[in-house]
Amino acid sequence: MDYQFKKIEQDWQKFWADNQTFKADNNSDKPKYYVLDMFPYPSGAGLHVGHPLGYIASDIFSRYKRLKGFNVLHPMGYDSFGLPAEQYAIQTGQHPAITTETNIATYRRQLDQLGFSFDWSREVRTSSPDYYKWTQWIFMQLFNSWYNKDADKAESIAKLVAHFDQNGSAGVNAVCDEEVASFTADEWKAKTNEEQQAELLKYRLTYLRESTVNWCPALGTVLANDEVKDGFSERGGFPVEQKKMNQWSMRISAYAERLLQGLNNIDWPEPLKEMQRNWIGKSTGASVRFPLADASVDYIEVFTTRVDTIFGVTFVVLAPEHELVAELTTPEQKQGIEAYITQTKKKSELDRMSDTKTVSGAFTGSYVTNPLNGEKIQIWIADYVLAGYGTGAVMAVPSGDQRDYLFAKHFNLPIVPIIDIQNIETEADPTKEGKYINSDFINGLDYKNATATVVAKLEELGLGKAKINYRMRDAIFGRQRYWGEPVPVYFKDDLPHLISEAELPLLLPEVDKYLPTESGEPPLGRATDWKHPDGEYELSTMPGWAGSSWYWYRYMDAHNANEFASKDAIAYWKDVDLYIGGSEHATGHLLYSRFWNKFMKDLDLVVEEEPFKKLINQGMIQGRSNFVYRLVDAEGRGTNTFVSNGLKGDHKTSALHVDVNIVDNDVLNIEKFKAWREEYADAEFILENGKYICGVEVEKMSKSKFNVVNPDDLVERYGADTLRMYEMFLGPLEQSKPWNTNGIEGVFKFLRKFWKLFHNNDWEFNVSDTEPSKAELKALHKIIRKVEEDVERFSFNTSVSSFMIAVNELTDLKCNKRAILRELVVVLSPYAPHICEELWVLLGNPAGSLSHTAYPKYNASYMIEDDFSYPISINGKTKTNLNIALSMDPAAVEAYVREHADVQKYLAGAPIKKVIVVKGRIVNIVI
RNA sequence: GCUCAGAUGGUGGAACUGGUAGACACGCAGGACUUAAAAUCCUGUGCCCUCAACAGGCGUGCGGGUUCGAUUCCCGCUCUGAGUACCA
Repeated sequence: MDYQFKKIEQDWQKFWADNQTFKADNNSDKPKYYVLDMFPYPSGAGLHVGHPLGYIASDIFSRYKRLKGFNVLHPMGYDSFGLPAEQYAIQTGQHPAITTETNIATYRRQLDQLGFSFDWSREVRTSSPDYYKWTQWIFMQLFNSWYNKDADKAESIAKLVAHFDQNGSAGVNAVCDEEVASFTADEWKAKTNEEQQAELLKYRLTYLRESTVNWCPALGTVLANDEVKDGFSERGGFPVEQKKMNQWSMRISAYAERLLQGLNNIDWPEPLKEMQRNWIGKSTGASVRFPLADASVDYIEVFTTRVDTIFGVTFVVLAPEHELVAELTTPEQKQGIEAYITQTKKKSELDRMSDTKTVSGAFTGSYVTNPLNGEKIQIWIADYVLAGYGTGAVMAVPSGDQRDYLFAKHFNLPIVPIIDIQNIETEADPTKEGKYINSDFINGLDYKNATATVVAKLEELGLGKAKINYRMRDAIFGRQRYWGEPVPVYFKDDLPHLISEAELPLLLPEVDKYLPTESGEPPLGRATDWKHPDGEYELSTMPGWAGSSWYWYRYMDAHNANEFASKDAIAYWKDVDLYIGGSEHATGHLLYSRFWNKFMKDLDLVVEEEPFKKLINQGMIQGRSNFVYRLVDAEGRGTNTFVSNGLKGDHKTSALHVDVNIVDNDVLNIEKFKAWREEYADAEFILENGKYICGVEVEKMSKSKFNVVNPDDLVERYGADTLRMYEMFLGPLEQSKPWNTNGIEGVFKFLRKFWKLFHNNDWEFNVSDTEPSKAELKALHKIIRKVEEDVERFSFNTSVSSFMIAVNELTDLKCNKRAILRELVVVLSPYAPHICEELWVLLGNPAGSLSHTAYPKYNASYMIEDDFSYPISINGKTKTNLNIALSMDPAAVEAYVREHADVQKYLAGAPIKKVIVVKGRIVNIVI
């Protein structure tokens, strides 16, 4: 029979499903291996050809690991809460659960037809109550925990209460809100329950905070920093403004140092680790207090990384939002300050970020004193100081900091050099070399000693100390949206209380509309009869990252009704050995997941500190758009004539996107084009060489650009095995590249040629049991080793080439030997599982046994050659090749080459200075 | 601006620790089979010079360097892509 991919693929997909071939067992003598894909959000558009790239890679890896004797866990599920379904619900009134269900069905069909070896019995959906019950449960654990810096881990809030009962707040070293109270044990016990709860909320790992949030009026929701791009929402591109709001937050900052250190112990791409490091933004420095004379507080606290430059401070700058601004403004300066604040508020959204060149600011009229030399220093406000970082105040050292320098020049403030080799003619010089001058007791010291001396002095005075600052802020954990997990909290007397575990899951209630209420409350405010017996439910829902921050544990034990996953299951699977997904989740999902994992480790709920041992980023598949060029007449109107790309220079034209599916190798199919749109039915064409050549551009893959390629079409035309191999053949997995269907024929031809090895000219199955030849064994063992090496280093594209070479070689050898072909089927099966299963059965093996058979053993002895065709080069330029026995030692090779007639010819009598012989590699003659 | 990644034929890409640059595939050109087309098969294909060559020259973004030998290592630059955005 000819290679009938359609029938073969359908049959085997059915077989795998019916027999649960890829069901993973939680008990096994085999070593475990956990391969995870980032689960998709099931969007209405379905999969395009870029989505499966990572899934194909992980599937090849999983199938390979099974052949290598591992018990492989390779699950799949859906991150099914999210905005698009809700947006659709707002427009159509259809419940997001229904949209989601439909979309999941499409995704499932598309995934199934690619022949993935997922264990579907473990499927999870973040929007299913069975699942989000446990998301809510983890939220409750966070609420019931605080971060003990002495133990450097999260601990139960009950333990903190016990400490307060015994010792009051003394001796508590916690990551908490800034304005926690100090109290004795007696004072604590004297507090009302409400007062105690209010105080404890300042310690909990999930807590309420009055915070400035990115509010997007058009979406009616709050966005995380990474969902805002240049003042507009990443999704939809709507304007975003700052708004004060009481929000649930996660104290991720407690884990900043551990999140940073943990990066050293995981095998992730360096650029991605770098992104997380930047995001965490650790900086080592000191906090310094600048005493104030007549104010309600004694000092202004600043953070600096260059405390050694403190004698160069000539002014102090506060962020316009700093809480002391109003108080420090003298009556004479009031007008100026207020005008400046109004001005910065107005431009805050876009301009404040893009406009970093213009210097602006205003003088408050007040002064602080330098803590070390008592000098009187002006206090200014300026928007180059950010309220959200450090203390919202900086000590300005114009000689060492370029921003301070520009500010000082602009407002005519003094600039004092503090290091002898500093050059501050035209700009600040932040050097750390040289000796200090104008710096009192550190004059003459070097950077290291100066810093230590200054910190010691400040500590002695009680006016400063060494400090480490992190840029990473606590994560806001609430959305004013419908389609997300309800927060398991109700409010009584304005205080949040957890619902009881028995009440989980707190189900998402039905609402009449998916919009905010008239009074501006979130959509959940519309739910009737949705009330806790003791108070009002929280109306926010959890953000998109909640459900995805722990899902890999649910796969370990997906149907457990009593726990998020059993202790046994977690003890067996431990962590994810290989995680494949896009780098766009670098600072979102991948950071939050590590945070939750560390928290769960602290509570002994899980066993590993880091969830994802090895991570691979698959590159983005971009779109490759095709264009036609419409002739434009003298009046600038478009005509119905189209010019081929090579000739468009001679005409006035306008470029139009054309559907890439009616273009083949950049040649427009004119008949299909005429049928594409009614208006083109009688279009005319100016051709080159009888063809219409389209223009090409790489853009994002999107419907509006007509460059979306649907995997369904390709599976229909070539089959899943071809598509799987072609996606790998396209190039290195980690590289981004435009999709181009040109070339898929080559892979298809390869599979037909592979099929042909097993068949005679009448397409009858025909293999022979004769002993394989040396050449055949060599071809086989070459590919056995090559695939091993390639898969282990995730170089799937090179394997595909090697398969082609192997099949080409065996075809040339007219090899149909069972001993060879049987092994070849096993080696190819991770890449092209359907065709291999079919041939495996034709070879007489039991159906379905291929997936768990053993990968063939590489035998190096088949690779040994007697001689080698040495490239002979002269001064590094290859001139010819000579066949020389590999048994010959370098000296003998040299002698042989020196005497050889061909070499003499190239030398043309020139004297040989030196001959380099690398055995089995090369001979280089230097003249 | 800063950080990171990358640049190889007409195209996607290969060359793993410095050792034959362009594997494999697409495309293109020519041929076989066919009434014809599709499919299939064969041959050629980095560029330049040349009637042609198993004759020569040039070739891995650009300019230098190290080396017997550099796509690979070092220094400087250009361009492209991604992330980040006054972080004190």
